[in-house]
Amino acid sequence: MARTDLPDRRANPVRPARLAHEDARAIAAQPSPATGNARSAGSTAVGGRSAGSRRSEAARLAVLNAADDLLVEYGFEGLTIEGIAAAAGVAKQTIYRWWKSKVDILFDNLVLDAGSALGWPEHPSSPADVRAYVHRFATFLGEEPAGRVLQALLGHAQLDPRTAELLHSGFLDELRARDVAHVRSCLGLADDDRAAAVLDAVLAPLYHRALVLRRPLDAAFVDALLDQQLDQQPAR
Amino acid sequence: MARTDLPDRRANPVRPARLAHEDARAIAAQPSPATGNARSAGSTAVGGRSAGSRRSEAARLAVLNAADDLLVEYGFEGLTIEGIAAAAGVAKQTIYRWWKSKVDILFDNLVLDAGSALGWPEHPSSPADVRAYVHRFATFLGEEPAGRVLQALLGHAQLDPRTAELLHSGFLDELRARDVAHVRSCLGLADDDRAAAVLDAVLAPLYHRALVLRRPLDAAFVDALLDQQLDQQPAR
Amino acid sequence: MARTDLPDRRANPVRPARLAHEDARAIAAQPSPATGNARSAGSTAVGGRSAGSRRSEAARLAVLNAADDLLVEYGFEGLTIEGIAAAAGVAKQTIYRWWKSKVDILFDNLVLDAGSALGWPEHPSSPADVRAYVHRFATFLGEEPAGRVLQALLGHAQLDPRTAELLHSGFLDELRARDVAHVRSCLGLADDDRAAAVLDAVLAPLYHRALVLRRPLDAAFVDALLDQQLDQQPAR
Amino acid sequence: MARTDLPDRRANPVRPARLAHEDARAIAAQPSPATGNARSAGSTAVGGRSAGSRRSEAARLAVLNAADDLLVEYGFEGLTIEGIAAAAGVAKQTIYRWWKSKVDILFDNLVLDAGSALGWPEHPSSPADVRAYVHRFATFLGEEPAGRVLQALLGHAQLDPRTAELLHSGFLDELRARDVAHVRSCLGLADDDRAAAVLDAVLAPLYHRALVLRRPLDAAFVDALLDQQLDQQPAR
DNA sequence: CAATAACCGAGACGGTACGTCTTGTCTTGCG
DNA sequence: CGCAAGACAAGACGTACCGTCTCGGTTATTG
Repeated sequence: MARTDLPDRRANPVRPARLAHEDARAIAAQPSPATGNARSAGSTAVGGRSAGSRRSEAARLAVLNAADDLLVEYGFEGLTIEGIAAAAGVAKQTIYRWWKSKVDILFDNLVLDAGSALGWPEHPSSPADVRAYVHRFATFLGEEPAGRVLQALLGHAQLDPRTAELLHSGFLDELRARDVAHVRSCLGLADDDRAAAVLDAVLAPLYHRALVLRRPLDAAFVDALLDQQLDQQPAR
Repeated sequence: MARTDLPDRRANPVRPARLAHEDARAIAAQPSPATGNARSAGSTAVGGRSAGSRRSEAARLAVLNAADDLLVEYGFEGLTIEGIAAAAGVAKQTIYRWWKSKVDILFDNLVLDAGSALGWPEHPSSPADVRAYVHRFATFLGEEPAGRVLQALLGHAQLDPRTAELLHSGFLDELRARDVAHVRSCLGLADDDRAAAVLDAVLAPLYHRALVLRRPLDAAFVDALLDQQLDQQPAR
Repeated sequence: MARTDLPDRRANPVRPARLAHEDARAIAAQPSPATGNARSAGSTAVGGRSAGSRRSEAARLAVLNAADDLLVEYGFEGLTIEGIAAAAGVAKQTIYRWWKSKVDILFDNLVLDAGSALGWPEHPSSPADVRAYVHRFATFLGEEPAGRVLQALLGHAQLDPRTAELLHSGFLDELRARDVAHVRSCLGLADDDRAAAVLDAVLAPLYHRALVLRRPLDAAFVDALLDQQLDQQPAR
Repeated sequence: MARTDLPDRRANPVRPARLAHEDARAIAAQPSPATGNARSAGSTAVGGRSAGSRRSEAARLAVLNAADDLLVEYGFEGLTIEGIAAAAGVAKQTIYRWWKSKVDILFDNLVLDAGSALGWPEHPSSPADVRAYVHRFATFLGEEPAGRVLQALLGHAQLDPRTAELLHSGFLDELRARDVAHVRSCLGLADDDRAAAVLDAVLAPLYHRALVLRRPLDAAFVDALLDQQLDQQPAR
């Protein structure tokens, strides 16, 4: 069950490519304007960078990991740029060179992790694939560390319009579009609106339970939810 | 349509009392340990305050209003204690004397405003009362300034456990308990669990749409939601 | 041999007064616009400060002393505001509240120390008083720690016009005016121009030797200089 | 009136030679250890440098000029290596390769300019030559841009021992030795000590007036000074 | 009808983190 | 190899708020 579709929107464009066609499409589709990091995807392109001093991959990873660790340990408010720099063994300026804020760093982490945690099968086709995906989503949102990042960013998006914009146009919208398409094909629905309605009917209780009720998203709850919402779908 | 049940948990205990038994019960039930504001609830109690000057009502209101205004103008992150103090014409220490943090101030504002905005009729009895309440809730959450406060606090609760604790045990839990009871009686449901399920089925999409999708909670959406969720209830 | 005339231009106006008439005159004459510290000399004056929170004398002294120590230990370039704050056990903002720059701090130190080191007798009257003063000046400039401060500020005044302005209009001009007057009366000269010429003839070689030649200002050199410049004066 | 004696201690050894014997002697005498720039003294040697690219003369001049311009425009404190590099269109590393600090760059500028501005006639012989030189010196110190560089370096030498060392052993000592010799021969003095005394008697007031009093070194002042100090010399 | 005790404004204080700037070192690729 | 370009670790800059702490001045009982 490999991830599909959700592009990997890493900051550093000059890394060993994988599945070139995917990356190319994804980066071409949205050149990460939010972070502004992805500069000139093709390194061999004629109009590329002129010379010298590429971005340090080691520093980039150290920052992302340190931010993740510190978020878990001290929470969002206790997460500081200086703290990340110190924990990553990196100069503060190196962080500011590539990210605008701690939100930006967490966003990069989210994209990185969500890509692998929220994948669909290559060619999803049955309602069972939808059920599996929703279970994966519930686990991600409710239990995994990377889900905590999404939760924190969703929270912060309520407080800061720039975070909201970044999170939606850079992640949520795309995730939703992909999920809608898969749901539609798996359930054999007539149009995207119907698929979106089904998706919302399933995800809304999950988000509600996680963000508002603060109760665990256990498998039983998810199954009951799916039974209720999916089984009645064919009837429609 | 007057508000009922949701207690007014203002900071200042020395205001013209209303419906003493309600206040007493509410405050006794949870003496607002989070804010620690409600001091010496019974002003008529024998061994009450001894001497000296009382809390300045003018200062209290100036702070609450200033916080509201600044939240709207500069957002949660741009809201500072010093800014509130300056805007309210109040000394910083006066704020710290009565509130622990800006979250605390916003919480007081929320309680104040939600009390009047999210009321139920004195004796709700019909499904129409539920529909009306849900419409009121959607308007509150999606459009009113005070709803922005709830949204901000919900967001911040994702980032800070203390805020989450305050918001839930001081506001959301109680709100929910009250709403569940009313829904149960209005719809003639057998037990609270069923009522809670109906309430969640209605509120989850609202929260989801407001917090995650960031789309307007227009009346048509709410009506469609109510049609779908309420009409099938009697069938159960 | 007590100091006279050179006003004590300390930052803090609210200290135990000494020789009130002197302080009053001095502060009235030039309210230290350079540092902007001296605010409302008389604490009992009607238009004085309103209430609460006076400047901390302990912090002020700690900063001045720390700056002095660190200048000696690390030199002017190695002297940082952060270093001073750390060494003084004081918050950085406390320094910025009262001083504009490290130059400002050193200037306060200079005024403080020069006041006591470069005094004249109460009523100087003989050429011997001039000789003694010049010896004192040479010792101050060439050997004493406070003289190092003057030397550093003179050096920095070559690099920064604001330092030059502060040093001259806040210290050197006044020092010179006082010295000219004393020289004139001690040597019985006809006018200030002549006295200034004598003073310059004596001080120029001292400054030259200290700042340009970087050779010690030993007593023998000073005596030879005085013999040469003072003995021929009556002949004029 | 060509310059004599004061060696040209430029950074770049590969420039069109002039008066080869002089340069050779000067550079041999003190291989500029302070800057460490003078590499491979003999520029005319056939087998000098073997291979690889040579130092870029264009870059060297661009740096020196940019430093001069920026010093005039922004002052010493506003002069930064990065600023010089940007203004000169040169990489930062190119500067660090050849100079240790901005002081070093200014020093090279000083040597370059002072060489032409502070020259003596080929064979100075009369007191008039001394008078002319002192006038030239006063103009240089007080008015010319290059004099501002000397003034800045003298100022910085008060703050930084390394600058003091560089300025004295690399420039001032030599200048003084040359001037003493010329004064001695022009005035027919018996020994160098006497010549040095005369020179100091003339230069000290100039430095004092420029560095301490910050007053203009106008021709009238210099003439009066020379009248006073030189006319009495023959009497000795 | 003072005494007195808490509130209030004002704001200094020790701190922490911010985001910017410059330093001096380094690495990369062009010429 | 010099050079332009520029990333990097380091660390000081000056600012903004934090939460705590005096100050005097005011005010309202209460002894």
